[in-house]
Amino acid sequence: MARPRQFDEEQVIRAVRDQFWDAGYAATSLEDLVRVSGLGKGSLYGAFGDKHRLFLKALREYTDTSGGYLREMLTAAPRALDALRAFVMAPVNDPGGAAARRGCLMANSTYELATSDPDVLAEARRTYEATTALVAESVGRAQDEGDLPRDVDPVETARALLAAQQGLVFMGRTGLDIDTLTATARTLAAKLLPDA
Amino acid sequence: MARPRQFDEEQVIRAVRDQFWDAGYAATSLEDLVRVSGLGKGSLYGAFGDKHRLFLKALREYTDTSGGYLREMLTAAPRALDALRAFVMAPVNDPGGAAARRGCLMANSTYELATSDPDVLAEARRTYEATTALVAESVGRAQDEGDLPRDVDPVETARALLAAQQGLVFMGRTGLDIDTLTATARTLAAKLLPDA
DNA sequence: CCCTTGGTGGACCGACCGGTCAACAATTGC
DNA sequence: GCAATTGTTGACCGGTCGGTCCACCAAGGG
Repeated sequence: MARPRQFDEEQVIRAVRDQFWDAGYAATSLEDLVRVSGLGKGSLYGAFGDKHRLFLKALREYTDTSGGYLREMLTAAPRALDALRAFVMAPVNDPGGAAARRGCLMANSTYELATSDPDVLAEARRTYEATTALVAESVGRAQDEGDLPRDVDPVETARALLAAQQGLVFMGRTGLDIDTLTATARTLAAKLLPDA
Repeated sequence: MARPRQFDEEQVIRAVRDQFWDAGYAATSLEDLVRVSGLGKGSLYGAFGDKHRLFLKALREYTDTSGGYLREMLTAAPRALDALRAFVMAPVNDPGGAAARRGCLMANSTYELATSDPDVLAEARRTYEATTALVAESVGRAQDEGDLPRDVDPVETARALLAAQQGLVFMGRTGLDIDTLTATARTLAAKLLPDA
């Protein structure tokens, strides 16, 4: 039929996602995208549409991947309480703290664009609600397993845990050293997930 | 001697700060700044330097003002525990939720620029540490007043409270409705500031 | 009164932005 | 091997960006 594509779509999206992750949306130029993708401008446009659409695709790839990891982590753990602890500790999981400084692409994008870009806002809400639902399910499971008191609302607890996690992400972005950040994460996990 | 200035410096800084607050740094053009300040480009440059320096001035104005409010709030309250609750609830203080959607200029700036702008990163760290110290002082006072247990570290608790507050700011920026946000704030305050 | 000094404002600049397009390359069907 | 179709590439476009510059203006000092 016609000339076949000379690139792997997923590979390009991941490269583009990393670029947006490191530099943000506005600070990433088309030239940057051409460089990290290895494609020409025309190919980029032909395959993914304009910069905004390409960004949304990269963002969606990020949320899908992260959501997948989260679901896996929450369901794989033998005890739900351990998984919830790991959820709060996730921002400090990287020993060197590089991940903490990079932050979360969804959070970065929300702060940069949510007020002006309805698509990004919608994606933020979608991700936020999906995460809340996943975490709430694990809170319920931890209650069933006798690790969390019965008298707390799973969804409300999930929202508190998510807020705590995002607060840690923020503190990581201010460059707070990883040890202090880890200590704070432990404090939050201990207070929000009491042993009883 | 010479022609006197025809504008009030603080008033201009506040107008500029609001513009950066609403639109972010990159998304604010010099034309926007000229519009909101009422000055010409030349006057703006003569009085404040380039865009970056003007931004830092506006950011500093914001952190100074916010820091002043915080100090006042923390020291004015008869009981420190009440002040700490108010600190956590601050992001949901606005009934309509408009303030929650706008977020915190320092947090917005950190997310947009901390990785690429050392000056903004330094300001973020400075503000973060000052806030931690202020809150920790109140935690200590609450302990003295018998409202918080003696066995927790004030600084560690302050960091946890700050993370919780910034997590709420983030959730506000995703457009979460103000009632849900308020409920989450209450949950966090209750867990992190137990009555005993 | 006019000279000096600093403030003002907008025309103007080069650079870079996102996006387009036309010439060319690679593949399949016939 | 030729036509049809799609992918690829980089030169090119108009627009906007941050920043500069200069002609003009309002005061005070002599």
